[in-house]
Amino acid sequence: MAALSMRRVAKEVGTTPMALYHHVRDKDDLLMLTLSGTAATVPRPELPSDPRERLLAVTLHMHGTLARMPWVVEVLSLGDLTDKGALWMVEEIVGAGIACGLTEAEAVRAYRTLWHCVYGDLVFRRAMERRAEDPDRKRYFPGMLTDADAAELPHLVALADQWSELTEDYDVSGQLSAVIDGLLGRAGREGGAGRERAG
Amino acid sequence: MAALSMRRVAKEVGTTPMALYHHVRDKDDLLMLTLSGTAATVPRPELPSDPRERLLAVTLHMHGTLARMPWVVEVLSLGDLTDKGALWMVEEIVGAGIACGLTEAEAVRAYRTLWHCVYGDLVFRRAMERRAEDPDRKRYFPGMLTDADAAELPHLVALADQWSELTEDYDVSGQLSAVIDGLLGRAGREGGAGRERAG
DNA sequence: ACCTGAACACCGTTCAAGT
DNA sequence: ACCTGAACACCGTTCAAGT
Repeated sequence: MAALSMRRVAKEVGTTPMALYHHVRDKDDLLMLTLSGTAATVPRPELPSDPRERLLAVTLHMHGTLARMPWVVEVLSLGDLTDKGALWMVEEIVGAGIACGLTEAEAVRAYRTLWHCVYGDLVFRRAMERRAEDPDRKRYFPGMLTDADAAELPHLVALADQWSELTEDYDVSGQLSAVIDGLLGRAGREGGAGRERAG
Repeated sequence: MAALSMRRVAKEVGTTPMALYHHVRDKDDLLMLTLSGTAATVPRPELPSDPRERLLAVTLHMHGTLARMPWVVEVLSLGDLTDKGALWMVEEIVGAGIACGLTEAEAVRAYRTLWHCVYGDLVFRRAMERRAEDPDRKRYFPGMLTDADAAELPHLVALADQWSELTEDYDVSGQLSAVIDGLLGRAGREGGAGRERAG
């Protein structure tokens, strides 16, 4: 949130903003410190033992947890993992990737890609909510499209009316499942599960 | 950028900050307007005709273009497409998805997922660059791990030394290619191309 | 309709000074 | 080592007043 300013935090804690600078470098540093311990408040779920299902379950758990604490998402955009209590999810994702036949390097890359999917959904879901709260807000897309654009942008014009419904119908679980299929590639299919995806 | 403040833009244009409020609702509105025309400055590339290759090519073009204009990425986080000149990329992605056998709804979802992958990479690549520019910045992960954590977080402890290299080695093209495989699912494999991914 | 100046209620950060 | 007050250089936005 924007509620996390140096001055506001200082007031909350009962000191001056300047006193904080003896404990943190700058605002970003303070923000990252505020994450300490937040993961501990969320109970660790039971996970399926099949590695592919486990991979999906942990990723969905991460998504669901962060969806309920949007300010954490903003702090995570600084690009560091500062809460040790959250690392078990990264461990599980990398571990499950390896158990599915990925190399270590591939598993780390897969973790990043899955994180990007989770993070992106959270950011734009939140943006949608914010815009929904303010109904007077100008909407640009797809309202800016007219029939004259049909030659250049046929699909977008055809889908213009349904666009917002389709966007709200975004299915995190299904999409992550598909992404995992892609990331596991041949490794996932020859591993025994032999899973195939429809749509 | 943070350079786009009401007051700074007003000074640049040669008026007062308040005059801007007769043309935009608020700062977000101004930011979205600044995007108008930016896409026109980028030449539209030639694209492969095979729909799956086309899907990857457009997505990579989008990524490459935005990587060179980071402030645009920040504005896009507001969640609207305000520059008509950029819509051809969305059109191409949705169109290629459909050409690969996805339904319209699936193609829109696939577009969102690919956008999340692109956006996430841009956000965290940028965060990494910022941290690299400031070498005194505290690093939390994976430096916070010790041998005592090996029981709980075996993979992370084992990978701690290589983590930053592995993170920098993130291969956008390869990962997007894998994600596309997953998103196309059976549709992509029975479509004739019959493509299989290794790792 | 369009612009203005002054004001309100904030920011992050620095710096010299205190204990 | 730790905290303070005052100050610097900013923010977005509102509002009554001007043309």
